[in-house]
Amino acid sequence: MTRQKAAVLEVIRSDKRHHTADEIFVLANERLPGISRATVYNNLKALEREKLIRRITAEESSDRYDSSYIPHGHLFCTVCGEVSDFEIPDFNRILMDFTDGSMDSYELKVRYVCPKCTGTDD
Amino acid sequence: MTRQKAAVLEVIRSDKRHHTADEIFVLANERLPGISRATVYNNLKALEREKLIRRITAEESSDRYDSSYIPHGHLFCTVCGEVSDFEIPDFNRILMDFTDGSMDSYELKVRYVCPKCTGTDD
DNA sequence: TAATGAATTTAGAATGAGTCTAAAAAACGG
DNA sequence: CCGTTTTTTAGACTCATTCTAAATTCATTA
Repeated sequence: MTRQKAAVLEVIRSDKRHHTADEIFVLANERLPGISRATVYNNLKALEREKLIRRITAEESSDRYDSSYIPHGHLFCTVCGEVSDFEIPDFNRILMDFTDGSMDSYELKVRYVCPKCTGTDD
Repeated sequence: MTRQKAAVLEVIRSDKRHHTADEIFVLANERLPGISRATVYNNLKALEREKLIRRITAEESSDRYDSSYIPHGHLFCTVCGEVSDFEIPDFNRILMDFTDGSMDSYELKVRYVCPKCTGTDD
């Protein structure tokens, strides 16, 4: 693991938010000044291949990266844009049943309004 | 509804496949020779705003369009690339519960191997 | 039907995320 | 160390999509 790759991974792991490649580039530069944009992209691809991170394709924005490779749902607040994780019990099994066991992975994105933005936050 | 917009909508409705904007541009040109690429994009946006079609963001390819606005799951075959629809009973309600009723819409993409490609097709 | 104004279409330029290239630098194996 | 492989780098490039500004079409009312 090169210093550059480690920096990219640390950026993703040190923040529960789901950053875009460009945000990761900026943050990685704070840890490793001078790191190149291409290197960040290269390592994001490599880390995804190695199943250490997961790319999530957010509409109306560029791709984002999740520090967990294990599939789970993502909630996108349509007001503030925040992305958070959620889990549906048994969902994996349900999809496996639907696909006769041939599922590789899934991506579930839910557009909603987060508690902070609905005001039901207490 | 202009001729151009109608042509775009017809292209989407006349084929259960989920075409990309560019494919729709080519097919719309068969119906209305000379229609511009920008017009196709404009109308795809307009039709989506009007809830007549739904855009689905397929990773590793450009966006695709679905003739149904009602959210449902999409199966992406990792071998042949085919996209098909599927429905999980009560899924809408499950997500509504998870979001305290604030869900706007969802997108569920499942990567799998289709029956044709696994050979379990008969 | 002519005039007016609003909406749509059009070609091509512009944007921006992501990829590619080829050369330099770093890591590795003996 | 020495040669080989891998990684990094800057910047050029690609490609889907958006923007722009002029031309066309549409709708409404005089």
